Amino acid sequence: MRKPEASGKNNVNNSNKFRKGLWSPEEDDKLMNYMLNNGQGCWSDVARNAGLQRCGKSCRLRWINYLRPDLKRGAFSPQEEEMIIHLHSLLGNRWSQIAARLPGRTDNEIKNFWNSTIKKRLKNLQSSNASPNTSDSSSEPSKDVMGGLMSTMQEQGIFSMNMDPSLSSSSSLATSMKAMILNTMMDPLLPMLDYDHGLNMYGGASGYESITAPPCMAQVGVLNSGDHGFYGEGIFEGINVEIPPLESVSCMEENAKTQNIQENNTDKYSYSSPVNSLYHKNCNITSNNKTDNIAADQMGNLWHGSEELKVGEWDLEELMKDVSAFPFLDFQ
DNA sequence: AACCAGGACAACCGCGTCCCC
DNA sequence: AGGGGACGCGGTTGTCCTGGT
Repeated sequence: MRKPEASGKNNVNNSNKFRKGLWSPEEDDKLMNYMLNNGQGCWSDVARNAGLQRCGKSCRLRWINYLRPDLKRGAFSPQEEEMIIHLHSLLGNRWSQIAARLPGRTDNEIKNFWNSTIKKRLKNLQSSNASPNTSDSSSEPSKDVMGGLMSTMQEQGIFSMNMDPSLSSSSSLATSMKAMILNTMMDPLLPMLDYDHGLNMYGGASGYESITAPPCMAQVGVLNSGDHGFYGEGIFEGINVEIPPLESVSCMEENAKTQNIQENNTDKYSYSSPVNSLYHKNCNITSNNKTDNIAADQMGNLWHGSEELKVGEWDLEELMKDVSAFPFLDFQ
């Protein structure tokens, strides 16, 4: 823990009377006592009523990131690391969404962890895999490059993949999902993947935000908070996979409790079974158009053999609970 | 022992969204 | 409808710590 006094910037900004910089133990006590006694209200009122010379924003940040009683302090466990990597592969830099699924952890904490530890790890990976061929700035990575990266990631324990051997080379879905995972994990380290430049906001009423992957890859989109319906949407070979909002997680948990999801989770090398355990009844797959029949059929087989490609919502929470069931990931 | 570089983490900043008037 | 304040989020910066030289 840093000593606030030593920062040299523990001063009051005269221009707006608000104190900035590190928090002193006394300030922490004031805020903690106030919050415990009065609960959360308007943050500017909290700052004023607690007798703090801080702006409300600063108080909010201090409470959320440091003082909250339910915070889990200390290093991330390997399980948490794996979860973060996995969630990031699904959600991208939506730290608050990731934090919401990691009890006791804050978005700031996860963001810092990602930017320091995990990015560094991936960077090392990249350099260890660097070859003249990989420097090509083409938007489509070669299969060799991807295969090499995947292998190295597996070797180094970033994650491992369990795939049905019969699908490992031929399934376009498998390729898309591998690409999606790689794409999000390597961002922004692999210019060839051009993940950042693919970001694109649709704005407007829908608030739809899309992360556009290179042509060969999947697309993942996430709705902004406050929107209704589904949380996000991934397009696997022309098939939309919609992710429900976190708010519906509890509801989905209830659904999961009433179902025997274990029955679908018996064979790691089975392509359909683990997926079923993840998405089971709540999956929501929407075919982009009628011409997607081949891919749709593929997905139909994956998702409980659904004939109509709209079979509920993506059970992200179940996915979090049992990441090992993910067809390509084995966080063990 | 002193210095330096890199890592870790706390905090700030700017912007978008929401909500109330 | 739209203006303004509050809030929340993601990116960035600042500061201290630690290990290497």
